[in-house]
Amino acid sequence: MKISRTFYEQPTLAIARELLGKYLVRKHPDGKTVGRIVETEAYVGPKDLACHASRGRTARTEIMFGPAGFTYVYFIYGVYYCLNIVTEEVDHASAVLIRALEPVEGIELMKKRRRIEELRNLASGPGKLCQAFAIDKSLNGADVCAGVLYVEDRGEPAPKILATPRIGVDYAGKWKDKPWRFLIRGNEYVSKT
DNA sequence: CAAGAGATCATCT
DNA sequence: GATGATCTCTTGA
Repeated sequence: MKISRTFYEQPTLAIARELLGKYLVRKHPDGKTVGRIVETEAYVGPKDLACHASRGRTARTEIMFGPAGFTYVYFIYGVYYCLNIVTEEVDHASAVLIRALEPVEGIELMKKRRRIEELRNLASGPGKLCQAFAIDKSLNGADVCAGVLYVEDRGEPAPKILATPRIGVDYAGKWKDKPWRFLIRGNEYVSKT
């Protein structure tokens, strides 16, 4: 069943953990794609220097200051998109970055979009999964409780979780070492180990 | 297999 | 004018 807004209003760290083992669903004219979420990162509020919202309320970060359950999609390095889901109450400006998926449905479509065959390389990273799921800026600010992109709970038991520091945030001072990256232990579709 | 560089642009200073 | 919540390709052992 589709996850509702109240789920996204919980504390960000809890959501980042609980999203593991859930399923990201993307409906598109070319077909449906589904991936099991195997890796996430938490960006916790305006004080977290790794969080884009820590540099204040701007046109780009505005969406994070709004209500939970909406997407924050941004363009990075002039090449890739990254998908986040906004969490917690208005003005707390937090989000969970979806970092890796295990391909489940629409695998041929993902291969075509990624121009690659290897399953392990289809969605094992934030930029890769956006390419495989055709996620770009047109989906920024979309409602994940009512739309073409949402998360499904298929009733699987909570997986074993491994927590590590976040990736690519060396600039974040004392915040860079927080163990706020979560992965399913032993899963082969995560971005790194 | 590991390390390094380049891609390429929206966003903020 | 600098830089980034990344990825792929090339080089060399």
